[in-house]
Amino acid sequence: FTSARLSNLKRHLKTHSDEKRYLCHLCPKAFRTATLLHNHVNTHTGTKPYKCSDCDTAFVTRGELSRHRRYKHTLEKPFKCTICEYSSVEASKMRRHIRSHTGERPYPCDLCSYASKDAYKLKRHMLTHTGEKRYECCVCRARFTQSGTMKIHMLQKHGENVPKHQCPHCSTLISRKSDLGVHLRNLHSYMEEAIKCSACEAVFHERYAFLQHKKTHRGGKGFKCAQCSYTCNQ
DNA sequence: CATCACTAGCGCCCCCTGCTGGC
DNA sequence: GCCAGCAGGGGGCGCTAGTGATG
Repeated sequence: FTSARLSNLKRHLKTHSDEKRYLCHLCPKAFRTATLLHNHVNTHTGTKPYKCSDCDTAFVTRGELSRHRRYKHTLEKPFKCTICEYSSVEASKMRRHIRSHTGERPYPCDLCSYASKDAYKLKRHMLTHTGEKRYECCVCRARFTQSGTMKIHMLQKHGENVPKHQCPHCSTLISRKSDLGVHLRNLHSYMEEAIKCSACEAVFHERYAFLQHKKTHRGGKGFKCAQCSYTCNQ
């Protein structure tokens, strides 16, 4: 370390010792400087001196306010990705983003072969080993591993007038968008290898068309119940 | 020397998205 | 098809530590 000022060098030297003479009176923590202690005590008391002028949020430190303003108001993103258009407010976000390009996974799970690109994802992954379900539905008390999964549950099970997804190729209505994706892949995607009808010469490159065609061979009779007159087509 | 302004860095949790496989 | 589990990419904040500059 070098500094143009002797005073700053002296201050820097203190970082090599463990001396922390500023003690918090509300918890066991100790700090090197009065300012750090002051900020820390404010986290206990909820004192937030730095108010945002554009919304009603407030922060303990000026730095937090400054970051907040970048996220919410100035939209200034100083860190630019050299590979794509992504930019971020924080350097740590850029490092995380870069891993999506490099594929680097610095956070290995010590219980399985999984490795994560970011620390929190590893933490989330570890819940799959502990079996912990920390999210509870406030209506039916069902528990979930992730908050997002619970949100979907709340919407689908307890929501009102939940919109369904209409398949663009048939009349099927599907609750979840991702299930529509599965439906499209399974039933409406083009198959290189055609399916041949076992009852006639027809061939199909789409499973849905094939299944519809198969019904025509049932002569409208469909499936008959052996016990009564009930019939159906599926 | 204390203090301000600022940056850096860790962490936490959330969001949305989309796939998987059991039912 | 419904459903919960679960991973990827990302936004926003909580908090602490260190440094340049100033009074």
